Amino acid sequence: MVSRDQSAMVAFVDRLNRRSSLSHAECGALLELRGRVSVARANIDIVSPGQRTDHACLVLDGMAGRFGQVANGQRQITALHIVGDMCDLHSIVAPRAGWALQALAPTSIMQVPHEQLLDIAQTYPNVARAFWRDCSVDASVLSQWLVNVGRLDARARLAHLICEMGVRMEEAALGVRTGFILDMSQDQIADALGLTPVHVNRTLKVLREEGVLELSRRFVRILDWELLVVIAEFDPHYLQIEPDAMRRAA
Amino acid sequence: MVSRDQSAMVAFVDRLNRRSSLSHAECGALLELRGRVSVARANIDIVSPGQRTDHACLVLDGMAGRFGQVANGQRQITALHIVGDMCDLHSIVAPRAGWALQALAPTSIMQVPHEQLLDIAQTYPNVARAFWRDCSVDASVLSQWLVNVGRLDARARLAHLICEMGVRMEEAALGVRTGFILDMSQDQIADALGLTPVHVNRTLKVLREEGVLELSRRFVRILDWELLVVIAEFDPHYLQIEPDAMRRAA
DNA sequence: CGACTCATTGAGCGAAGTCAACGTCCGTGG
DNA sequence: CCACGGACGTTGACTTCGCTCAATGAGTCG
Repeated sequence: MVSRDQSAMVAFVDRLNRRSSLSHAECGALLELRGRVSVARANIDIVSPGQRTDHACLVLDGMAGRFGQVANGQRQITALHIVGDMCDLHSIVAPRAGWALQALAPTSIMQVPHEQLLDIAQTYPNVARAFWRDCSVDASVLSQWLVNVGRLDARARLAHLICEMGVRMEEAALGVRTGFILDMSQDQIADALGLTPVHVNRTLKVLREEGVLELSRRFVRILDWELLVVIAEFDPHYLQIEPDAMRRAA
Repeated sequence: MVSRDQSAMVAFVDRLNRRSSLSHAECGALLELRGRVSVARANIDIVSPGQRTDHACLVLDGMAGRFGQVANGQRQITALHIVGDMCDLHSIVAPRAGWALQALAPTSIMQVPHEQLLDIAQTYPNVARAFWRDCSVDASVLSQWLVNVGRLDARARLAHLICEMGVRMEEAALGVRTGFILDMSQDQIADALGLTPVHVNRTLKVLREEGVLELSRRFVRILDWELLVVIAEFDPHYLQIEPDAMRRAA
């Protein structure tokens, strides 16, 4: 357990360090962060809308999503978080949650107190900058999703999501971009893409028949990455990953 | 000219101050910010995609939007900025622009050097926090747009945009929520909503025939605010405006 | 006046949604 | 160990919202 917690925290610090460069002392301080660990079953709120939080949520295991909801009950996922993501970093500056944070699969979360994060941010302004930068990456992803949902058809949108998650999984050392566990149901994928589950299913079938990818038992295997990138119009720039990783995605 | 520049800067500081509370000294320092003023005609890039900037853009006059683009040439607006908005605040931590920032109408911009902003942020950590918070509000708006584009139909989406801009215009003292200038063409509105211009036109007609609003010569007159809010499923919470303004929107 | 941009309207089409049935996997408890 | 139930995935038939293509109108500026 301890090692699992630790490895997620390492992934988080790596993630920050890949986009901002942190000193040894700064990394060390971040790695000292600790919080209460809680477990959520799939489709259970980790943070409820309107709730005021005093902690940020580090994903230790599983997967989480941010959900918007409309009057007729339909939902839209606005962010997906994998192991090593600090979902709620922005809650430091905006502690009242606007949306639900929910587990997509059985998920463990470490609740890192704002207090600890603020301490580090005050001691190391460079870390504060790294936090802000991390939030701006999330916003960049959000922009890309808006473009996709607004202007791409179902096939391209689905392909784009798979590309993004592949690159992110690889970045977080949770798999390779051509083979990784995407621990979401087709219903949840539909909520991320602004589609219906039925249409996601049909669209997956199309991609399968094109020989681009396979998705079964929540494992994605990409058979033709190059083609998938073309279908998705995927340009990993928006993920703001280090140059190395970006070159490999082209 | 000087007074116009000054009033936009005042609007920006007010905006920050409404969400974070700044001291007199902090406000004073912000009001000292100065930069080169440039003017852009409609549909001309203020910042081009991929460009590395050393300044943030304060809208002095007119209106600007952030544009994403897909392979077939379609565009998606991911953010709208009105007078007093610092469009590019996040460029302080992520100076490479991912998307185009374009004028929607004839627009004046003050290019505020990052250097000045960083100076203030270093001197006053509280201001750094306010900047970060302002970025998180932008992200919150982005989330709401994603939910709208993903899950609302054209009528609700259009109604929502009008509600949002009404409240923002009123907040920035550029009009009242039931009557304001929305300096965008129907083509641009379509790009903001993920629709086609033709469908925006038809949808406007529906709202006009329902007696909810009028939009002509870029002036919006809302005849039935309450109804518009219902149609849009508009809840201004996500704009994170001060309690006063929020109460009035309900 | 003419050229241009922007707004309006019609007719037909197509991508995605809706409704509904059925299949598959898996955990649970008799 | 098997029968049941529930969640998830698959497929078909039909509908609909928004798109495409195209023509025309209205306002504006040189």
